[in-house]
Amino acid sequence: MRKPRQEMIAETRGKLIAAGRRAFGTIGYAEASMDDFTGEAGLTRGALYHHFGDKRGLLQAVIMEIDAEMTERLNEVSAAASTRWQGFVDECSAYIEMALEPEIQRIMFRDGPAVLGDISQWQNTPGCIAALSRSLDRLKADGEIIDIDTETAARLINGASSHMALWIANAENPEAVSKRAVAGFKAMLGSLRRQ
Amino acid sequence: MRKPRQEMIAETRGKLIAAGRRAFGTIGYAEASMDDFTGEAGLTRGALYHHFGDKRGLLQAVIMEIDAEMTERLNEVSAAASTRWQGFVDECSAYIEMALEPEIQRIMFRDGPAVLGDISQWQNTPGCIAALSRSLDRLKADGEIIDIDTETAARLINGASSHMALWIANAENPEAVSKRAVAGFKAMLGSLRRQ
DNA sequence: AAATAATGCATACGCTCCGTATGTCAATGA
DNA sequence: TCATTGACATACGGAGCGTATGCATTATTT
Repeated sequence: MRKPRQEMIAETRGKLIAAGRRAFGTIGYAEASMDDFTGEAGLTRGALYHHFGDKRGLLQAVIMEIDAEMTERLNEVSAAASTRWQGFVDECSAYIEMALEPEIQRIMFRDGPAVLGDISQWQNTPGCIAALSRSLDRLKADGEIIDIDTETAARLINGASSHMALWIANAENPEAVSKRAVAGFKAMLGSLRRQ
Repeated sequence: MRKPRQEMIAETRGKLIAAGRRAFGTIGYAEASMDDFTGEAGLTRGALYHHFGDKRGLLQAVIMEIDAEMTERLNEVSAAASTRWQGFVDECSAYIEMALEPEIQRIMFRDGPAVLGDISQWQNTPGCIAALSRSLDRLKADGEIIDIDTETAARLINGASSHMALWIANAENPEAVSKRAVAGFKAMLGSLRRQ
């Protein structure tokens, strides 16, 4: 056993993040009792305060983990497409689809911003927005899209898609609303394209 | 004194809504102690529970009040414009500007959705979205905009503008970011216009 | 290698806040 | 005028959070 110490620590951190993520993603941040979900992980609030300072610190760690996963997924999607433009459209669709997943919706689009403020700000541009920005930059360099500020466009898309996702997810008839939402969203994307 | 009773009741409700609105709009919903802000209004939590059921009920009442004010302001703006299209653009600009006001941003765009879920859903379409929808309907009837689902468009605009507002408000340099944001936003609006 | 320091985490305590149950007083209506 | 309802306050119990403290194990010093 050379260094089981660091492993144990990392394991504890991982357990806390996993437990918090599960609780935040299901019952929500405000309803999640620290005693409860640390207990489920076989730990106590002591460990949480030691590693993350407070409940918000844990939420931040959870968000960073999810953001990294989303970025990875977006990169995969855009890399798999045959053309740049198609890759971008696919990326945006994937973004909406991710925003439909209850855990992502709750943590990244509801509780996160409410508790920590604008998530896209307290970090130096989070991965999932940066990924959209990069795709737009490439399209712009290729002359495929109109002359627009790419970060602004990325944030417009971010805002629009997350709201579309909320609308769909909370609709009485998600299927029908989804058709309308995606159609409108693609129309908006199309307007970015040159010609 | 014909009916001082109803007046007293209405006054109490008004005081509670005003006190809650002030507290929610400044320190935020979660940090607002019911004992504190009811006390500041010369009342107790007893009155709050009696009139609104619980803290969330009061938030809902506050939101409905603010929504009504926003609707009124939007209607005024669009009515004051010389053309339909200009009225619509002005309306959207006004929407962003309102979203920059700390109280509106905090209550309508942060705490509200986090606590009550998608605000644009639990009511049968709130006034401020309905107002945008109506403007779009008129423009569509006039043949001024492309063939698009107006409610979807209104929600896209709603999402985009609220995110732009968040971006601006939390930026280190709001002035500069505001220029970029508004320019990009108007470009997006322009793409709705026929031709 | 022994002693000391530091770290990871648990336990304990007090405080604030919330929800409900209960009480009280004024206004209404017969 | 008396009973009743409704508006609001008070009282109580419980949950959750933050901090202070304790303990054990590992790291560091000599």
